[in-house]
Amino acid sequence: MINQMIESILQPIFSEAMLNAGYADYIHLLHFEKPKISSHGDCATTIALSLTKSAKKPPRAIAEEIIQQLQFDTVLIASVEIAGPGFINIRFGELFYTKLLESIALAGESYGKSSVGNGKKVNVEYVSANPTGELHLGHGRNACIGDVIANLYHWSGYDVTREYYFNNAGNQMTLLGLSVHARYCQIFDTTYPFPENGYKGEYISDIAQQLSEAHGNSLVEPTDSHIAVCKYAAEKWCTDSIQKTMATLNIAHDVYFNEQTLYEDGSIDKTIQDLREKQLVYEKEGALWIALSKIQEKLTDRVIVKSTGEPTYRLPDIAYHRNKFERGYDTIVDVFGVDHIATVPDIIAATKALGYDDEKIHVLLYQFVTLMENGEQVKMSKRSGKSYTLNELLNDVGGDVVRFFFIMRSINTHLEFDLALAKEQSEKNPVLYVQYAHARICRIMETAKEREIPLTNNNNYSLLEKDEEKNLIKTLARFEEHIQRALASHEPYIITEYLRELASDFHAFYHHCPVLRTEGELRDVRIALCKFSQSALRNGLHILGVSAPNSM
RNA sequence: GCGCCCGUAGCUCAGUCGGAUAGAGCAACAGCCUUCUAAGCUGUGGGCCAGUGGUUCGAAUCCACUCGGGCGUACCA
Repeated sequence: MINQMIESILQPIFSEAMLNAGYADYIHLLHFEKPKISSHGDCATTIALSLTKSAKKPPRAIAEEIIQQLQFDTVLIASVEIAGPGFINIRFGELFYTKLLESIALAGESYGKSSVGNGKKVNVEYVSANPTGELHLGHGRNACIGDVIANLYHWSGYDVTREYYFNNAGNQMTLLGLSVHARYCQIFDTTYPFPENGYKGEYISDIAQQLSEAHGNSLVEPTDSHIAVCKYAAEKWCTDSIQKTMATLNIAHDVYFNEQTLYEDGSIDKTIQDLREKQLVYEKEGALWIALSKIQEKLTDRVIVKSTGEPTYRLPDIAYHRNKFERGYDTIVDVFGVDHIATVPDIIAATKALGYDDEKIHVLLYQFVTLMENGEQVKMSKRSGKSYTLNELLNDVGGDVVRFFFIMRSINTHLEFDLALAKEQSEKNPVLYVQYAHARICRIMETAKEREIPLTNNNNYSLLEKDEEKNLIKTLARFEEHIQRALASHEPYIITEYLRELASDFHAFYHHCPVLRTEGELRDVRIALCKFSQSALRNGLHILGVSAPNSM
């Protein structure tokens, strides 16, 4: 909102001045930014600083020349000053604020929504855990990042598919079945051996216990069919657990894509065949290799079909991405943990070699979550079994806190999860600060309704002249800009930071500017400002998947 | 060894396409409830931006090297 205003108001005025001052060739360098320190102004440009080299003049002199040519209406732009080494600081006039508020009013309850995506198809793949255990905290970060990214696309007018890729076949599942069977047998014979590298989590024993209750000791013979029963029970248990956790987080995928489909519909074979035609595969030591070094020098060749005849994970991954392309997505987003970093360039190179536009793929690699408890790092590993699960976390601190916490940081920094803090001081969590601002507004709106104060669209916005009001308006006007920035950089934390700032500006306004304790036009226009803030807070929280309570 | 990410206040983190006095939250300290919710507001203290050198009017930001932490470097996913 504010950007459009700056573009449509400031840009022409300054371009004109630059033209008249003899800097016509450099108009494309002109841009405006928000000064770090608010007392410097509402808006600033560094154009004079960036012209020093080409103009061979001191920056302040250039700024002077440009300012002398400026022609503007003081209702729109209150002041323009040179500061520091040559910054040009601009202060908005009352009409500028009025125009901002009018456009926010026009957007109404859907403030923040845009159609920049123009209905383009986007596929966001996230979570994608195989049913071999419960979701842990790493999956939690994945789930929350992915869901917010999908929401950001949705709010920007894209047609979004939320997808979950999983595999319930293969080595890991076999091992899962064997692990359950071993625990089952140990119920009857404590000396029964447990498979090396087997899944050691407590849930394995729970599943085994359930099996013993249903089947007695009839499954102790380690036959294929008995192990299959164990495997099936384990898969069912894990799938249910994952679904339950996702439901608690309020995440619903549109598509569950099973890796098996790629084998069944011939995609795997076709991928090998097509790579072969392009002479990108060769046999060596009984295995089938993909010649990645031929596609890109930096890459090293990898095995895609083992000498045992089984494919490695790379092959279905390539076929899967191909499948997404074939489904016609304009943008493909994958949310992976950093441990996948080695495979990403391989898959991108392979899909490119197969003739797809690799620019459409965006792989979001998030850094690991480290869980801290009493100042010590708790190691999380599914197979060792010592893990604090996402479900336990949800029970302990609730969905809103979990969602906010997992996206509070840039995806490429480690997320330190202080369990003690999350459990004991969840009231101090920033999510409550933001929610509280929303709840406060709701109370004002309710009271206004009870007192039968009519909401008008004809507000005299020029009455909003206190600093707290102006700050709130400026922050409010940057909502859309932050959504776009979060989307373009695929960084959900930008929204959490923005909402904190917005809530902070609202709390300050609330404290310094009485709303219902004022009379007449000023009261009405402040109610309007509350309403706009309510929409932005509610919509922002909605994008984060966090609830916006009416009272707290 | 090589590749990627990170190192900023006591703690957790922003800022990294070079720009003004390096910011926020938490923690600490001092104030503010006869008022639309004090889950709030206002103020104070706190920094050799890991280190060294370079590039220039100007570097937390760019380049080189060094030191610390994480991840990867599979015929595991």
